[in-house]
Amino acid sequence: MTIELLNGDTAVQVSDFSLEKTLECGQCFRFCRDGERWRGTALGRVIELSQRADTVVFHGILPGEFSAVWADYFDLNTDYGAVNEALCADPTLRRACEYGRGIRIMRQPLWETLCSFIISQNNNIPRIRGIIERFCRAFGQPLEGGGYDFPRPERLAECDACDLGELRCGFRDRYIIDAARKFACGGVSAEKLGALDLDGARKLLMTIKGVGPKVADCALLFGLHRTEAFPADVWIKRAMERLFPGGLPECARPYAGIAQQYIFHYARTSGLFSE
DNA sequence: AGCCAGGGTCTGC
DNA sequence: GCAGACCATGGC
Repeated sequence: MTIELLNGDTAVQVSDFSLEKTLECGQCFRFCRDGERWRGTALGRVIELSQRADTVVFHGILPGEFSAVWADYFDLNTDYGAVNEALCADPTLRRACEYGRGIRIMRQPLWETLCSFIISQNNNIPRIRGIIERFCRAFGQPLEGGGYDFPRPERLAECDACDLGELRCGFRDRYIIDAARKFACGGVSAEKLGALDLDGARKLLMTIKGVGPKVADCALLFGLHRTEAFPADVWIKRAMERLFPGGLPECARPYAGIAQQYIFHYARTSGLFSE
């Protein structure tokens, strides 16, 4: 990865990275395309990015900030070439892997990830994005550049489920409040979860109302980068039946979560179930 | 109108 | 442990 300062922007040359696939594969909900650029809110900041071939430009971001913050956020310090090579040992996995090449598992904050995937339950991606947008606008800090930060759990811990009415998030309102209270008091935290094995961390997350196995696994994979976690939603279940009736191939075990994301993207967008 | 969406809870066996 | 009703909302 080579990093270059280009009149106030940072231009990065990196292989195995697709901005579009990474931002559109269903792991994050706060980035939108705006012409050539992607604009989104992350880590308390509004950022704009664009990509041409292997060059990704972080607009208005200096190399120091890129290296300190955004390289890690987009998981650009991980060697996906090596991961992909391991996954390609299985022929079916190879297809999904080649199709999804460029997807990276972003390192998003745990609270934002958990909360987003609580909202995701029995819901579709466009509506999830809408609810999260209203959620941030209603309870988040305004930011330079016109966006709103993701609300802090402490802010929501003082609220009641009925305060979330304008979000139109349905039955999920009380789940968000319960999660906020458990995070605000430290009952659940990245530190506690980090000290536990996968099953223990899963169980602790599932003490939150509205958090079952799938949402817990999303929090572990996308919010704590536990790549052994394998979130199984309706798409993954369908895809597994069709593609891997005998279960996930052994070669995928250490990177089950990364394989999961390739399979999810493949199942949803390749026409596997629509043609 | 009915079905589906990155599910989970609660009840009853 | 497991099936089935139920849960809000909105797009198709």
